[in-house]
Amino acid sequence: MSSVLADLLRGEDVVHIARSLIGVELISWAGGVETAVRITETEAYRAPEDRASHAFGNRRTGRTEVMFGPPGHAYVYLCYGIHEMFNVVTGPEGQAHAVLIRAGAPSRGLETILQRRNMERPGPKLSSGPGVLTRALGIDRRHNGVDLCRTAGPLRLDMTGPPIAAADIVATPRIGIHFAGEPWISQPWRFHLRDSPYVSGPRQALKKR
DNA sequence: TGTCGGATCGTG
DNA sequence: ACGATCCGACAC
Repeated sequence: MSSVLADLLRGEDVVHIARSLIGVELISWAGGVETAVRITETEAYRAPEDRASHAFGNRRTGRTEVMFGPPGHAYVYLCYGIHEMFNVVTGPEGQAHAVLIRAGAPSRGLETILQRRNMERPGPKLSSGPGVLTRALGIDRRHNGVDLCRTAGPLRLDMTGPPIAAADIVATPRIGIHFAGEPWISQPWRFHLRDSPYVSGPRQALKKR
């Protein structure tokens, strides 16, 4: 069974895939409720040479195992003891490449998303980031390894929506990887939708007017 | 068995 | 700027 999505995740370079996943819908049935976001922010992690990747040097452990498996599956891990982080494993199989999904704009199940984010208060405080995203969609380590191309699965990627213009995607260095050193700190492997309020961290052009 | 530090987040 | 909070990785 072939699809545009599966072909993309299998055949393209992980940095290209990270850019291409902007605008793709991530749909979750975690907890029996449908929630979804349109992805607004991603980061590419390119093992084995990328020091910021958990699979740096092709280190193969229990945690990183799914990254060495077939593309199109979820890599979910716990960060700082608190936050679940959701990644899309990309191909080719055996190359432990992955794309971290950092943020998205709610597209389905908004009420549930707001509840899960504890945003029922009327105040502003529109927080975002990879940990908040997984909490909003009910994603945790139980989803590690699930096939994201299966239409019946608990997590699913859907790229049938309207495409994003290349000019609306901004590339910047990745966030929170100071430990990796150069040149990895400076690689422009983070991508986000220009001007979207659903983006964490610094924008490239901090409005100069 | 023990230590160490992290692909974060929200408050101060 | 900082503390919460816990697991994976590695040293011993």
